[in-house]
Amino acid sequence: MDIDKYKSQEGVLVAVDCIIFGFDGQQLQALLIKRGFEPEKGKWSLMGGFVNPDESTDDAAIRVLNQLTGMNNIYMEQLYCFSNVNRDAAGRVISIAYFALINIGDYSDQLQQDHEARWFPMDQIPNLIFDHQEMVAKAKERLQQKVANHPIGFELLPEKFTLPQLQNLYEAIYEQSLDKRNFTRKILALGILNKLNEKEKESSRKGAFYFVFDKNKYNKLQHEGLKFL
Amino acid sequence: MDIDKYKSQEGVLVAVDCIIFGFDGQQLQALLIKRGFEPEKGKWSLMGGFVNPDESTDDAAIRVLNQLTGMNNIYMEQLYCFSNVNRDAAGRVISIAYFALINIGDYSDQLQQDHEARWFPMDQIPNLIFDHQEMVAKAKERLQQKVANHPIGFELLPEKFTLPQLQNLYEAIYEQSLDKRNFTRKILALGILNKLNEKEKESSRKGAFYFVFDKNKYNKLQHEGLKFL
DNA sequence: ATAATAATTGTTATATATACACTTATTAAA
DNA sequence: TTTAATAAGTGTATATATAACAATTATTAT
Repeated sequence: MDIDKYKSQEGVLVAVDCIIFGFDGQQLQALLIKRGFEPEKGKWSLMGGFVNPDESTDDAAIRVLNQLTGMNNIYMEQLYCFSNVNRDAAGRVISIAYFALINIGDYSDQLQQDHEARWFPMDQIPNLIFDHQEMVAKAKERLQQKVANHPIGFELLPEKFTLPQLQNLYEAIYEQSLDKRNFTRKILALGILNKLNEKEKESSRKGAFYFVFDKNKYNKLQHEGLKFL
Repeated sequence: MDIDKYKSQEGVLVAVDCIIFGFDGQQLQALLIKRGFEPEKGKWSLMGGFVNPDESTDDAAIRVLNQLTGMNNIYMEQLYCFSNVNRDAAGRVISIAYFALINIGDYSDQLQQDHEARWFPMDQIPNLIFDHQEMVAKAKERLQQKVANHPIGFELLPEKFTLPQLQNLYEAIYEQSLDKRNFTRKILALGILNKLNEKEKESSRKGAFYFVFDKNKYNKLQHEGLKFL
């Protein structure tokens, strides 16, 4: 058979799609674009693109994310390969979905306009093309799982954040309210936050102290058993 | 742009590879084959194959698994997409890896000979082609995670199994020994096993009672919080 | 000075996880 | 038939983690 086995193959295209999560302080959001080409032109869609022959799917996802956000060094993780034969109306395309976490405050309005992009709260996602709805659903599940054991929630917040903000984030991700006292105790007991001598004063009279995530402290711990919630 | 966007794409082949796990009563094992074609002909490898234009990657993985084992209705789960540009020496191929759990006792020696296949204990995996070593490592990790919350370990055992056998399985997967009393109590407390009035007498004088997994009982529970270990 | 608002803090009860060793059933050998 | 050997089966006490619950404090606007 030799490498004829390779030559006789063809006909499947490979794409990537990105679920981009943000957090506005209250709700978990996803960044969607109006698709700019046929088929399904003008419909809401995840940002995506084909994988070039000279790049890995990771590279492709980073490129695609950068096209939409202008950002680099974003937290991103491969989610799943979607490959139903008829998932893309225009041809045989499999898509490797990725999800990314960005600080919504860093995202520029200009880019948003250039790409006809918009943030949607997770409970108000519009109809999406192809199987993108399924991708979003799976991304949310994965985020819920992952955030329970890994310190990735901070990627969705500004560098300085308050404990109430952090709690709001977890409540948004898990879609349930949490007890303030238990939450605070548990998070601080992890020993991975540094308290700043500075308060956020916008959302209350008393003000809430800022904290920052200390990656060094985290790395020194045994990563296996870290339970965030 | 239209669907020229599609037509201009090409050059990436799509394959699947299967990590097939078995359990011999003592050790977790993986089924490997001697690769029958170039490149890397004659080296140890995972079972794999190209994805046809008319099938999903799931379908391709099921087909590939069936080729090697003759079995159907096997537990299988998509693992990860491996896509480094130079991962396959003969061309630009991305591979969607799957892992499967089979009852080693159901696997026929005949098929094993036909395909030059062999079971290897997980701590004695030989050098594998391409990035298959990485795939095996990732599959093991995923199995460890998954088995902690989902009743998939039973896929690796005969329909009837004893508690010591089940404990051996978990010890093999986690690579650590467990306390007999705590293990038994915890597993039985889940309420998903039925005790048979029959003993396995090969491995001890006293004999150990057989149990079977009761899928109905499991389905009636709240699946979220089920902690096996 | 007072009212209003959200941040901050502690205790108790319950559930879960861990550590630990003797008794029992059975068969092969004496 | 007794005895020895082997692995199965079983209970309790302690430590840790989780869950439930409300009063006090800091600050600013009135």
